[in-house]
Amino acid sequence: MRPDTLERISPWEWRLQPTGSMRVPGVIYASEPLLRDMEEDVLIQLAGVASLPGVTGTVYAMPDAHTGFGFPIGGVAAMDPDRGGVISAGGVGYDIACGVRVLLSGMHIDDLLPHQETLADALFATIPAGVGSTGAIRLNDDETDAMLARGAAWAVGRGWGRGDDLAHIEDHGTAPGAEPELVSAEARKRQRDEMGTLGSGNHYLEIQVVEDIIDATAAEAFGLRLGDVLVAIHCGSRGLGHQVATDYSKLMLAEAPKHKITLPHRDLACAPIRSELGRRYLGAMRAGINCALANRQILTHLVREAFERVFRKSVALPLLYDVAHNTCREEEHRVGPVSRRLYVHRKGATRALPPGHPALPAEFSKVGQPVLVGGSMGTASYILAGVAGSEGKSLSSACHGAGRLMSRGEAKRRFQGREVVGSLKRQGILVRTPSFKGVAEEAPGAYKDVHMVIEVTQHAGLARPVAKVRPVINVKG
DNA sequence: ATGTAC
Repeated sequence: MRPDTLERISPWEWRLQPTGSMRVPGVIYASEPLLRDMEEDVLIQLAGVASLPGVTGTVYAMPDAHTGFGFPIGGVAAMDPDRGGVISAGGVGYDIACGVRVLLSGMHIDDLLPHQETLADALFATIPAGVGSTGAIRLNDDETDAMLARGAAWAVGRGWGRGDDLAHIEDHGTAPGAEPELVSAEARKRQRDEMGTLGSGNHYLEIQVVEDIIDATAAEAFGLRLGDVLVAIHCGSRGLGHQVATDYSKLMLAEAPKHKITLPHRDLACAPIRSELGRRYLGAMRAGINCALANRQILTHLVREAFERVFRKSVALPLLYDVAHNTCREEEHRVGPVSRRLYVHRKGATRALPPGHPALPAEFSKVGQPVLVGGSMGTASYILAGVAGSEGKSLSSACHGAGRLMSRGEAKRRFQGREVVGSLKRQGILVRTPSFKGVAEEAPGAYKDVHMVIEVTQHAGLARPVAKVRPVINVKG
């Protein structure tokens, strides 16, 4: 988009004044080059979000923003339930509670490299990946209810993981307020044999090495040392989350006239938070969050099993942290002079709590929340930390990845999956995938420069970089 | 993102 359509607040911040049906202003965090590469549709989608009933304060686009379904991916917006505020299924995203978790191996890269091929094969054999991938677990209806009610805590109770994992997951691994009975039979059916699977698209399982420590104090609190091997898991709520989004987006579209909501776009279908449909979606969405948390927990267990087989010893692989970047949470935020309970939509945006926040585990209290940012396959990923002052800037949110630079279709025209895999291998990155088409769509060249995204995130005061990591193995869905 | 369209 052209920078001259926006008000430049700083080299990192651009303001969209309310016009037309917009109720509040928008802010895009970007450098001028990132802004020029951002599609014009991000602005249109952000203006649409700013037009929704009950929207409060300012709506935000993170530096990795690109167009999505309804909301931009990289969009943050808070809705006030006491002022007609709405919840939008498209605003949460079709992959409910899609997110990233990082495990610490305690291993040095030099001890892993002799086993790189073996570990890549073991992970690919252990972790079901790809469209429609199914796992070894079968859930009957009662088990599905338990999973949807308790999330990662259910998985740990079933033996997939350890109790200490839960302390490093948002809400201790269980989204409160889940109502499994509001998840349709169709959604349940789609999930029956998809627990513990990676899925496709931008989902991946990566073995990474810490190649730069930027903030030594925070790195120590996070347990990160130069040369350390990490495991990153990026996935979500699979078929169940998708079906919940489909079911409720349809209902929200049909009911919008009843609630006298004028939708800027049908993809922004929404319902008042204080309506029957709004409450029902919240209950189903929270069940979807639990599905994603349980899924990442089972995958964690499978990763531990693969490590054990390859290294012939138990590798603890403790969980650093687990963040969802497609979600809506009830949170307390200051709006002007008062504090209000708001429903914060973060779609392709990561919560980034500042130091001292009561929701943080004690060991992160001094340095802030780990913010896990997944780059593209061939480039770096980052671990950041939340910073003081981010609440007034982005409702304590930060970027979630590098952000797409081009559509999947364009990426398929521009890149060949096999060539991408070959080129990555020459760079020391082993890719294992069921789909070369998927690799082409996810080619590093299809993404923005993650370093530029992190630079903006830092200078805009959304989060600060702690460590930079690069991949050595990527299991691509 | 997704049993890659009802």
